Amino acid sequence: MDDDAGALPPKHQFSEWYNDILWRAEIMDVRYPVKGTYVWYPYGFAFRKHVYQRLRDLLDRDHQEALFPLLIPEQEFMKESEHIKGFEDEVYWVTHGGTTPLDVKLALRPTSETAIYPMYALWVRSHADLPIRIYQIVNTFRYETKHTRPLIRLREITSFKEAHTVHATWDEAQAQVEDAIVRYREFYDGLCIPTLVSRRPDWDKFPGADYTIAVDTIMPDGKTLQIGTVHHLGDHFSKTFEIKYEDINGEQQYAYQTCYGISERSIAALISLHGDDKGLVFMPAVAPIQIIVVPITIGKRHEDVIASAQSLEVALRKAGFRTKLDTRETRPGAKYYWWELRGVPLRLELGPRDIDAGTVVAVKRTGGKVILNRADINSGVACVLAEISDAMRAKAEEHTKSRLCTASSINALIAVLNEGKVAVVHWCGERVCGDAIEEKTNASVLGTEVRSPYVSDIEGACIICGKLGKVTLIGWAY
RNA sequence: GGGGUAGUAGGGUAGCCUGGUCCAUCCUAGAGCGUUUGGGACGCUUUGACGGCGGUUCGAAUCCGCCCUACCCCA
Repeated sequence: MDDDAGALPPKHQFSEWYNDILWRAEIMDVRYPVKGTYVWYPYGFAFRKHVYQRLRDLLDRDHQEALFPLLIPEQEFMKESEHIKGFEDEVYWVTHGGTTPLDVKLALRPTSETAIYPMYALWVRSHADLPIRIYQIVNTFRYETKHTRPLIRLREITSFKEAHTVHATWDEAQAQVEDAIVRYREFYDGLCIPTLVSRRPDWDKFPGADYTIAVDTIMPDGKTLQIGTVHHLGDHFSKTFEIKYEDINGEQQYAYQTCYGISERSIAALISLHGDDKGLVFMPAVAPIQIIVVPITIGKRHEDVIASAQSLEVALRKAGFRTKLDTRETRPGAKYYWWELRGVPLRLELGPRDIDAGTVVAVKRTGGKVILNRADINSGVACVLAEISDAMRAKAEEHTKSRLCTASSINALIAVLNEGKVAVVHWCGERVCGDAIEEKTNASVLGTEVRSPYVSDIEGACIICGKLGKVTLIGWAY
């Protein structure tokens, strides 16, 4: 047999690995014939469901989920000038109803500020109405001209969680920004995705925002992926959309707003950071299938083993584990490879020998095999799943640490980037110096005010002009 | 944004230049039957395609045009 035939490319060929695994493991079918749009397979969609449920749980503490329309009338969309500049080249327009040209063109939302804020203008009346914290999980459309890539650069973002809040004061809005950052870090910590949080340079902030805080993670190839953003909108949009409230003194005041979002790039990060040469590795917390039970059926004891495996599966399900029993008529080895590719974190093997001994063989997707007692299988399984999560966290953190490196000169910076790493430098904050860095390296100034356990925040000489500068992250970004 | 290359069955390819003899081929792709089964089993039988639209032609996977999609290089 040809060893290479049908094999998954090794993970160090990250781009090939990524494209291949998406369809092999039935996450996305990339063959849909519209550029930049892809199909979620049921298995991938189940994974998405568990990830987004965690996001919902995190927000539902003090946010409310709502749903605004996909279509935005041209005049609303065109109200905020900076916002328009940021998006006008990537908006899809609906121009016809059937064969009739529309009097008012309708934009497919590239993001929903201009859909939501006219309604907020109606909803906000008094200080008692504030704060408002609403989120929705929707698809958005952007006419991307760069290379599209499944889950990463899309023309239809299918899973955009966007939150939009309204507050009485700038400071309260800022506090909301801080809260959102904490929430997002909690979300990614729970998924074992290490994050680099930083303040984007002014030229890279959200169009119409006072400032933007971004969450990045480092992909296996050393490029950074933006997996979340939090924007302080100040009163720009409230002035544009007339979002005013009456304060306790009876005065009309403009409100202050924030918005923050996470998309299916979170899924891309999970797949990319945790996967290996064998395929996907799902976090137990979000795995569509946490435990796959493979019966080892031999000859005469076939029925025995199947019956025993079925009762094992039922017991695990009752205990709350997402469990599946693989009774297909193929060899056990084929099933092992099948479920390893699909990222199932824990495999339980049950054969005649185990039935006689009252045991189950547990094999971790992260490596290692342990024998569990059938009698207290629930606690045994819970323990092994926790070990798997720990191993995944350690691996992801090790990867991130190894991909960060300080640089104190422009040549050192270029060398660090060429090693496939993200550089930690000092930058004075001036646009000229920022532009110089980006020009000389072809990389991006990711941000300042870095929050990461791996990056210390000591000031130093700007890598370009030598003046006192802040710690700044430089990397090649997706 | 500019340039280039390509699209043949579930996946990978040959055929195209020089239009017909085409029932092409490989696979951990599908279906069926049998023998198997503690790390990717094997045998036999079988299904299935020329990206889309239009043109040229007696005849198009092959030539021409447009569109769609994908990949690569440059900015």
